[in-house]
Amino acid sequence: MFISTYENKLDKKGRVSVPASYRSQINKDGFDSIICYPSFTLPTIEFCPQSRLDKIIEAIDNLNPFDENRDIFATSVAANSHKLNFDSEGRVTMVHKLLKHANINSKVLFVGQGKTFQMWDPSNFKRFSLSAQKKANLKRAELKWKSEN
Amino acid sequence: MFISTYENKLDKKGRVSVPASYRSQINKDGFDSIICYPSFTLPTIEFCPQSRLDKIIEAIDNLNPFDENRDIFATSVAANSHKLNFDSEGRVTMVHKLLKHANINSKVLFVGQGKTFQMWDPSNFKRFSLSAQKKANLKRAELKWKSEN
DNA sequence: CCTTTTATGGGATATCATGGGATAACATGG
DNA sequence: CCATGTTATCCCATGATATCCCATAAAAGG
Repeated sequence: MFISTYENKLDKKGRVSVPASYRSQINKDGFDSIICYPSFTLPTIEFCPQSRLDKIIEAIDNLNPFDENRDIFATSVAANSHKLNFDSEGRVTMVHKLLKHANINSKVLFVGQGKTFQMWDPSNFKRFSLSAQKKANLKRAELKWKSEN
Repeated sequence: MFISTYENKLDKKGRVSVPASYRSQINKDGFDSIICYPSFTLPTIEFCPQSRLDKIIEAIDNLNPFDENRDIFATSVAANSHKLNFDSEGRVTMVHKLLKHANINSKVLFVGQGKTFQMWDPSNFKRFSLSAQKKANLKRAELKWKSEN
């Protein structure tokens, strides 16, 4: 389970420590690397285990072949995904293109999303989370209802 | 079952003893840690067992991966939740951000809520519970009035 | 009372995040 | 096939932080 948020620094080699609690979760799932790709809709980098990427690709594959979103998703996910290996200190080296997508310079904010996590520019996230919180408050009841059924 | 209230102290390392009766309840449920997050509506910190968060995350995970609500819920729930481990004396180290949300300085008030519990600033709680009591009285009067008609 | 559990304080130790040098892998052009 | 520059790995050092462990005080229970 990836929860909470952690702010870490990018060094000049483009490396950043993945929070220890995230790392131990990844190891527990039996992986020594992590998949990342740009979010479709937000200025953030998505991180997930290999197993989840497999599922996402399958979900896209199951879309109607004539759905115009299919190609967009397929390209966005498969072509833009990267596998990052951990060094012996638990860091990964970030891909420059992805950092640019998320507008990240020197500080990075890891944001837990349950089964996945994201990497944000800290000030960008602050803005997003404010509006997310408001929307979530409005729609929370809806989720509850669904989860009970 | 978490019942009654207990007032304990935060030490200068940010640690606080979880009341023994709460701890034994948590252990009985088979957990060696506890999840906490800011209340959506009140200046208090909510505590619940891991299993409760797991269910919510599962519900979110079952949403369509391309649904924008998914990001919103995931952020509002997962990013704001923290897992706290007990030390060998039954204390947890509090997250500064949460203390700020609840306006807690040195004294903390544990408030049992049945299946969950809360952590309040003692004087804040007094104020909020008084006004809650007034509202309850008003509604009770109203209820009575209705039932008599 | 006396014993046991609980709450609190603080020093010692381990873990984590970060920086940077040294080495190895790689691609490219001659 | 070699030379060279680039990039990615590996390794060690260090400061900050969190965790472990022991000591003591306060409270609860028999």
